[in-house]
Amino acid sequence: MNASTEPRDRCLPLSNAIFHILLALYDGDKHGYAIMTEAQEISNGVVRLGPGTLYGNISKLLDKRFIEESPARPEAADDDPRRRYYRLTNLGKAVTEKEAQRLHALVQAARNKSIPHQAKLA
Amino acid sequence: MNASTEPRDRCLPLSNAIFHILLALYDGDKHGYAIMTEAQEISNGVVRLGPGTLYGNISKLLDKRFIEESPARPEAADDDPRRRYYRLTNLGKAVTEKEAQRLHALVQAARNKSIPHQAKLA
DNA sequence: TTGACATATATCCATTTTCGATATATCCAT
DNA sequence: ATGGATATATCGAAAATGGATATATGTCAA
Repeated sequence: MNASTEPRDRCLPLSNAIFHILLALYDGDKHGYAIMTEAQEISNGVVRLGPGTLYGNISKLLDKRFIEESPARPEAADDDPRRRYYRLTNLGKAVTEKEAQRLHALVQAARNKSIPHQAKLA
Repeated sequence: MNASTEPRDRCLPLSNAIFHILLALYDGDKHGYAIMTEAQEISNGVVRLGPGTLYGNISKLLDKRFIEESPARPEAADDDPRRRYYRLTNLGKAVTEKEAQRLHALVQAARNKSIPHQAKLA
């Protein structure tokens, strides 16, 4: 009885871009442009989602029911009618957690090989 | 003066497949097939490098001087003449460390959003 | 010793993913 | 009002992925 004999879970691993999108939505509804800027900030500028990657993946995530469009809007004063807000579905939340666990295990594996995981000073 | 105005470091982020290859080589020379099986084991079967991905990426990593073929062989009794062994260059080691740091920061960001990073029991 | 299966490398190709270019339009501050 | 940041969207070239296929050797058991 071996986990790898089961029909493979084709969801994982997630692409870098998709994990950043789901991660951005994990703590609250956001619109596309806000997702893009958060991915860039969290990664210190290393990950940049171009419009093709961003909106292409949003479409795909809607198809897979990992996210859905949210009708909720900020107060009128803060709103911008161009925006389209998205939120995680329960499925999307579960997949995000699975992927976070995979990455955590990967970082642990790196640590076990004595790969420095903290940036060097200066 | 902003880091994001510099010509972007096109090395990072690494693809999943490439990070697994470099990670496998971090603690010792290995041949292609051993890299493949280690990636599968470390990821609990989630990451599977098909031959196209494996040998295609090995070629690419050789071109970029992230890895090089190693002349060292195991004792004759344990050897298999079909094998080709690879090792990290100093450049490859540095890139692997950079990527490990990026992933560590990403896992930290997930933790800050209270995404559970340990698998649930049973 | 023969057959089966795992090991090992390699290439090809269809599919998927990525990303820059382009387009369009609105918001906001000067 | 005009300029730059915000915001969404599509297209297409280029890159990455993974399955199919090929070839051959190692290993073990019948």
